Amino acid sequence: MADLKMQSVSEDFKEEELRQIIEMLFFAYRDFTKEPDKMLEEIGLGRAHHRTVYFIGRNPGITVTGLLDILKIRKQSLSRVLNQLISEAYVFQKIAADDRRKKLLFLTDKGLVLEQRLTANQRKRIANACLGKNEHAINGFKDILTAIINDIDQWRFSSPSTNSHFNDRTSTHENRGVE
Amino acid sequence: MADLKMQSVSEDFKEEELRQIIEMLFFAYRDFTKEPDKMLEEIGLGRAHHRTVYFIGRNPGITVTGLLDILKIRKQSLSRVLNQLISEAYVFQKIAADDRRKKLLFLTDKGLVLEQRLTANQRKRIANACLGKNEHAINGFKDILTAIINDIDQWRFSSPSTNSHFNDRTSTHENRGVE
DNA sequence: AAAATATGTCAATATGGCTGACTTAAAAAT
DNA sequence: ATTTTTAAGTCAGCCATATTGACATATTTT
Repeated sequence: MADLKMQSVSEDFKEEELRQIIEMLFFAYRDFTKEPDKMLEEIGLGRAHHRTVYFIGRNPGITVTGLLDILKIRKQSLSRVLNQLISEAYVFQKIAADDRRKKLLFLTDKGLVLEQRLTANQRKRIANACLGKNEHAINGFKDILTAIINDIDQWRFSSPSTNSHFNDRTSTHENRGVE
Repeated sequence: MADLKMQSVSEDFKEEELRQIIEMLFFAYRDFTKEPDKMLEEIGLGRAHHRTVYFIGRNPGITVTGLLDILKIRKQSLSRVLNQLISEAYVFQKIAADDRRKKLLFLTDKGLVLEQRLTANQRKRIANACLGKNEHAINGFKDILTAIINDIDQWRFSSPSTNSHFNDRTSTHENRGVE
């Protein structure tokens, strides 16, 4: 009990600095999601719909499994959200030509409009935060933020050309909910 | 509809780069909270308890109102969490000497142990992410992360000596849930 | 004495996760 | 050709965390 303060996990960084970063992450994420949440609420959707619409927009033709692998939630959780997005015509499905079990997901025009509205807000916030910062600072930001992510998902940012993994089951890892 | 892609909020940053950062924030925050969540689950607590314990540990003697101001949630939401933390002896209250309406919050030894366990995990993750990065990168990371936070809460990081605002009602703003 | 403040509580509602169990259809493996 | 695996979907229930509105109590301020 007495020596708890002295665990000093990684000797190179002071506890105070690390705690500041912990708090920054909390406040930043809270504020980052606040305005989109408000917009969504007005049309009867929630943050889960935002994430779904975002990643479908980002990866047109992604499969349900691919989406689950990004979001790291259960299909039952996604299902509620996805069904609502489909029934309200933000998203549509198309059976894959090569494998008729797969249903590829796409945004409708309505979905695109919503995605743009939401993402425009977050882009603006990030862009404003980066304003006046030099390349070193921005790269430092991106590097450290990426390094906070579990190894298993870092490939999404390391190689800008290798980003067609999302529906490649051989590259995904079946330990969702296990680890 | 056709010109949606060209809104280009802030001309200085490319949409692709901004989207990458949006995604990094999502993945980083998801993974940042995952392991503490797991630890908490084992003892019947949740992320809300973590936040509460964290900020009481960080600001010993903080009032309920001060905590609400940090967390930006309703007192009814905090109440459940706080009552559980008190009844399970992670937190105790002390009536303020100067104003007997105020109840100052402190961690018990048990609460301190929990807070240390949870925070050690997150500190380690941040420290590892910062390993090998130079001061410029780390400062860039902190600067931009701070700039993402709404102005109203940026004082928490700008002036390292001015941090006794948490129980000062004159510095808080009564627009929770309004804005 | 009245108003504002700090805290607490009851009740109802919404969201977004979770687990378990089970189905259907299609593809892959034996 | 049969079996197994994969992809997707569904039903039902549970839990955690947030919300709103309406009050209640004690204390301090005006």
